Amino acid sequence: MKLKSQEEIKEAIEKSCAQDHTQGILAARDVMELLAGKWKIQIIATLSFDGKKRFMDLLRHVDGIGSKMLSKELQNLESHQLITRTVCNTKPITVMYEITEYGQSLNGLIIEMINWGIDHRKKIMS
Amino acid sequence: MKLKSQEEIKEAIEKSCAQDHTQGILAARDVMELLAGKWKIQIIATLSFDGKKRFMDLLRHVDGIGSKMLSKELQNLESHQLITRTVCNTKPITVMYEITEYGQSLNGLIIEMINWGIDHRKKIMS
DNA sequence: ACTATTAGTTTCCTGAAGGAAAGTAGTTTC
DNA sequence: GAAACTACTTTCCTTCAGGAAACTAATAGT
Repeated sequence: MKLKSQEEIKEAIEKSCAQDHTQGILAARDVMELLAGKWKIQIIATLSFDGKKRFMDLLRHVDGIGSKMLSKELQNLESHQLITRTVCNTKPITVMYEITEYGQSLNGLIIEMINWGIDHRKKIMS
Repeated sequence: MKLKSQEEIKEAIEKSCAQDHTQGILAARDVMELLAGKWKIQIIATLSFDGKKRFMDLLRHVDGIGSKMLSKELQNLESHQLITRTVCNTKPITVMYEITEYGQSLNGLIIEMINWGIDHRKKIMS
């Protein structure tokens, strides 16, 4: 195989990136779909940065959420393997929700989101 | 003011981060609200990575969108200063949509989203 | 017995998101 | 004068997200 010059490599990369836009946009769309709605990011961020929590803890912590939405969203997040649900053998029974390792892999994204959001707030205020 | 040890600084940071969770989550929530829906990310990513486009270009490029949604979303993005709308003096008139510098500041976030999304697709496939 | 707490589920409701198709309006080409 | 292209807007419709409140079921304390 012939060695390529820097220029050729650069071109190839640009070309593949150009072709890849569609795939990239599809991927971004998937993510938005996965995290869509008012609550998922808030729940994930809470579990990720505040640590594991019980149902009632989340109900109090996630500002404004009701039990129906919370339970529905938790099921959804669990089905995507972003969190785990563990029934604890206490009386009355409690249920622990914890972020998975896979869920933690969203941290970079969430932090970008938070940083941009904070700057955005500053911009709007001024 | 007394100099602080590394340990003290570390503690202080952790503490301030703990307090800041609420603000951070609010910021993340703002971002999700700003980018909510099926189309905004796709439009922004297209304009950001593919360059400026006319209405009809976007209609063809953003897979599946209709003219009503496109025009609505473009207005929304313009109102948040993420894109600009420029009427060109051609016949028939054409309208150019272009990402703003501020809109470009979302690139980091979008790239994180794309990368995570691509990995996610791989995970789901396997 | 009565109340409280846990973790939900169920029902009923409203408003917003989004799609399909047709319409508007100006200009240009055949 | 008809058709086509530009950039939309309008209407009508369906579906879904999400909220409020009541309800279930098990257990524990008083």
